[in-house]
Amino acid sequence: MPELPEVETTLRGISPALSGQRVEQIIVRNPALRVPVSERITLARGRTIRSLRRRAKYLLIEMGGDTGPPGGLMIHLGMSGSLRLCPPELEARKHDHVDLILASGTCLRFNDPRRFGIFNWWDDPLDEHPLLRNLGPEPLEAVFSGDYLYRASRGLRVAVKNHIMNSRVVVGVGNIYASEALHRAGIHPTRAAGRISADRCGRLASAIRDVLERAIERGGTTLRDFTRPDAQPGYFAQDLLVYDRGGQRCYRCPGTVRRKVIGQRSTYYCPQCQH
DNA sequence: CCGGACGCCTGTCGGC
DNA sequence: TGCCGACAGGCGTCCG
Repeated sequence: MPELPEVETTLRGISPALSGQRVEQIIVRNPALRVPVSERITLARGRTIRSLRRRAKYLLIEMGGDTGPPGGLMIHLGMSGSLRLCPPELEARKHDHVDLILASGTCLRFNDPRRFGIFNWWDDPLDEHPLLRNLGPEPLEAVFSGDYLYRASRGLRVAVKNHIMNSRVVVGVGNIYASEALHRAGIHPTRAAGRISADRCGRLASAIRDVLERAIERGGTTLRDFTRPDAQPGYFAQDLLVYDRGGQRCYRCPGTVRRKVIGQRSTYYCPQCQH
């Protein structure tokens, strides 16, 4: 499910309820996630949440106080994960794998049908964490520019769609927003990354930034089961120009949107206005 | 190093 | 109605 805008929406949704709160209890109903839930997450118990932030598609909840080692909780929503805030006594539904119960009486509940997600403890230093240390720049920060994208793609024959979905190049761009950004930039998804001009790299970097920012404003994209922590959907599905629109008319030209599998993932584009 | 394929897991949908 | 394959918003690993 979730790409950068959905994770950012989740972060903003849970932060007010979690920030500064003491962790009362952690309930693990099923530890069999992609990375098994470690016993070490109990290190969070009794401690205070110092900060919440996002790196790529990871949510990082840092613990404070002097009562334990530096570190915190790492949450990744995988393909089908979501977080919601609820009363702890609310009966757990299918695939509600972990509860984080706070002193305030609020419960953060992690649901993930496919179990590709992560809910674990991380130790400082965070930038040495195996899942984080090789990540590229954040697309909404200034280091990510057309200039950067140009330099990061010279000599590569990989399809540009796969290139911008590569987290070593830039983080947070998943299957939906890759198609959307390429459409907005007028670039064909199978074009070799190394054969895109500096000018068009600039347009692509802008398109990636714009589509992600716009999606965050809309609370993300709900296609199937993504919900915000307050159980509301995200409304960016209304703004999608090509994703899941195979066979339908292009909004920008008289062409027809096509679906094509690239890198084992469905890709949508207009052959008439993307080159 | 690069590029591509595979597997992890459950649920849903369309065709027969 | 049941069965079966295709497909789904991610990503680490393995292979040539």
